[in-house]
Formats: sequence, structure tokens, C-alpha cells
Amino acid sequence: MAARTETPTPRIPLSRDRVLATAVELADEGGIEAVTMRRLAQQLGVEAMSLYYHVANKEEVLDGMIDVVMTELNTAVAGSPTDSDWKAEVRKRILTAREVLLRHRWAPAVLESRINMSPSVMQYFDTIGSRFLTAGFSMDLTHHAMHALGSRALGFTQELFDAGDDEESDPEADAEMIEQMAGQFPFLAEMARQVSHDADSTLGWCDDQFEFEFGLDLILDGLDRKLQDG
Amino acid sequence: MAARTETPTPRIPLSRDRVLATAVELADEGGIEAVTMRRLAQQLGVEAMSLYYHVANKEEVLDGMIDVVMTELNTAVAGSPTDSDWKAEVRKRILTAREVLLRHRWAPAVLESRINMSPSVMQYFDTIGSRFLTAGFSMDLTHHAMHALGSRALGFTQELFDAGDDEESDPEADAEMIEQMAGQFPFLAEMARQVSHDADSTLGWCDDQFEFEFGLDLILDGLDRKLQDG
DNA sequence: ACCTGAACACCGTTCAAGT
DNA sequence: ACCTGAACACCGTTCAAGT
Repeated sequence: MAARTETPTPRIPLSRDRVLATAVELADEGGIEAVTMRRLAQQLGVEAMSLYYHVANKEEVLDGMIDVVMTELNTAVAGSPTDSDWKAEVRKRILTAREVLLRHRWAPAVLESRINMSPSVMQYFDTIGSRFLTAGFSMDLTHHAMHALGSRALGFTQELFDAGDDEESDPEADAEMIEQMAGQFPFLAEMARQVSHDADSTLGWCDDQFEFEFGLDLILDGLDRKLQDG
Repeated sequence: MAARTETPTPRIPLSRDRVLATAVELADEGGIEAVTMRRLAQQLGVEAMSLYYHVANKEEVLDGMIDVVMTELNTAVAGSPTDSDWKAEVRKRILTAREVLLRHRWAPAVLESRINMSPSVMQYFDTIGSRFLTAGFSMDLTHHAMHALGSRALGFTQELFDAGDDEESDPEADAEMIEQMAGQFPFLAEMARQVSHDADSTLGWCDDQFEFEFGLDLILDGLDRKLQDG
């Protein structure tokens, strides 16, 4: 009764860190399009223009958000166990990175939109690259390996077929749609048929984690073979 | 002298196709952020609101732009020669697709932002998938193959280290930057050193085409091995 | 040093109105 | 049927001004 119902968090002074942390929260909850300077300010109990005292512009906010996530990722990966087998170690590292990025679903797209590699991203790739070298990879092969992995090194692949949403789908409607497809796209229809007959899967549903690991192992195994061959 | 200098292209009536073609031109020249409803209208010599008679909203414009590009891509790929060796054929197809996407540099990012796969994208993947099947891949392996290739199937990889711009760089400044990096990021510094010593390359410069083909072959070879192993 | 009000130049989009 | 003017609800950002 004594305490007034005030605007949220009116106490703590604004700071760059607080701006970025709030931006990340906002994006985690509502996607990156929820992060506008005005909404960010509102969330912080402040006017939009105040943000510009702590941050040059929105680009810097986005850069900062990536830095927050990458710091979290680097910390997680630092705790990942070493292994005398480079493949096992790199694999584990990447899957740990993936766990972090799955908590910030907006991050991959923003990461790809950045022009310059931030120090925290460099940090990550430096660690991965070093592990290749100590495993006996030449500098050249290591370089190619990094490119071949690409965003997979960070634990994500931008899925092109943005497979089935969580909304439960009508199996009858699905089946009908598949049959409509069959004329024009026989292969895709057959694939859809097969996927929809899998245990407890709905149309378009794919096991993202399985597919990620399949692709990752394909590349790691290929690199291993190049290493053996000298 | 007789002809007046009029606003550009005032004759031809507006149409969905003309809107989309102009949007693609705009993006090719100025990037996707150059495509706003207002600028698009202006380019067409019309008011922004007129566009809404031919197109529901901006999302539909973006979908349509992808369709234009993918139609161009499908046409190019349809002319790609068949080959009894599935690997050679798929490889050639993908490199042809890549050539088209390199003419529309904005397309990959927009493609990844689309939620539903458009018919023209389905068309492409149907063709690729079918070729795997006729080569003897099981449905399951074909499915995994498509995921493993991901956007590489269309000929692009979203580069994370958005390597050296075309602006000529100061080699001395580069060298200094590298040495600054060396403390924190020994591997990246060494890699940068090596790259910068390559013939006519500047810091951060990588041969994108080579790296693309390296990664592509790594995956195709891996898939081939899985095919042999049954 | 830190925050804000008013204002600007842009967005996408609706809707009633014009031809 | 096709296009438009006026208006709305949003953006990011500047700048002079407040405490």
C-alpha cells in the first residue's frame, strides 16, 4: 500500500550494457522486429532519444546484441571438454554453440547481416581454427575448412524449406495438398508423403537437429579424409 | 525537338509483372533497401498507392521478386547439360544457379527471409531431388542430402566473414592491424598474414568461387560415399 | 553528465474519392 | 477498372534545450 505502482525499473540509471541486455530480451521474446529504438526506450522507462546518449545508432545496437550473444556462446564453448580427437572436440564445440543460438533465434539472421566480424565472433573462429592447426591441418586446409563449415561452425544453418510450424495441421488437408503437388513436383510430393507417414510427424516436419548433425558430420568426415591424404 | 522531355515511361499501363520487374531492377542497382513502395512507384511514374491495386502489400512484392529471379534461375538450369554421372550433373546445375544468383546479390537474404517455399523454388528442388533418386539414392538419403546442401543447392553460402571489400586497402595499415590482432587471435592473424601474402590479394580477400566449390565438392563427395556404402 | 521535446524525413498502409 | 490525395501509425535520427 505504501509503495506506489511505478513505471517498471525506474531506478537503475541507463547504460550501454542495460540497453543491449534489454534489446536482447526484447528480441528473444518478440523477434528482431520487436526491437525498435522507441520500444526499447519504453521498455527501459525512458524516452527514445535518451538511447542516443549511450549508443550511436541502431546499427550499434544490433552489433552490441550480437556481442552479448557471442559472449554467452564463447563462455558456453569454453566449458566444452577437450578431446584428443579433433573431430570429436570440434563437433562438441559446435553443438554447444548451437544450443546457445537456439535460445536466440533472431541471432543468425542478424549475424549474417553484420558487415564486420566483431571481436567476439573472431574469438570463436580463432579457437576453432587453432584446433584444426594443432590437429595437423595445413593453414590452407584450415582456411578452406572454415569456409566449408561457414555458419555451421556457429551451430546454425538457415533452413530454406522453413519446415512445418508448430501449429497442428489438419492431416486430411495435408494429404490433399500433397496430391495437388504430385503433378508438378513428383519428388517433393513423394518426400512429403514419406515425412508425413513418419511417427508423430506432420507435413513438412523435419528433425532439424538430426539434419544439422548429418550435414556437420558429412563435412567433418570429408575434412578428416583430406587430412589423412595429406 | 518535337518530343517533350516527359517523366520516364508514362505510357505502358501498370501491371503486377511490371511492378515486380522494376522492383528487381531497383534491387539489382541499389540493394534491397532501395526497394520501398514509394520509390518503386516513383520509378514507375505513379503514386505509391497505385501499387496496392496490383499487389496486396510489400511482402507480396518480395515474394514476387524471388519468383522472378527463380524463374530466371530455373530457365538457366534447364539448359544445363545432363550427365550420366549424377555428381557432375548436380554440380554443374548448382554452379549455373550460382551464376544467376550472383547477378542478384540481394536475392539470397530475401530468399532466406521468406516463410513459405514458392512454386519456383519447389521447382528447383524437385529437379535436384529427382536426380538424386534416379542416381540410386534412397528417399531418406536424398532428403538428408537436400538438407546438407541447404542454400548451397541454390548456389550460395552466406559468408560470415564478409571478406575484404573492393575498396583498395592500405597494405601498411593492414599489416599493422594484423599485428594488433596477433595477441588476441593468433590463428586469425596468421591466416590473414598468409592471405595478404598471396598474389594480388588484399587483407581479407578470399576466392569465394574456389571456396564455394571446395565446400560443394566436400558435400557431394561425402554423399557419393554414402551412396556407395548402400 | 545525462535526459528530453519538438521536429524532420522517411516508412507501409487504409480508405474514401476521383476518372 | 484503375489510379490518387489525404491521412494514420509507425520508423530512425538531429538538435537545441532542459536539469
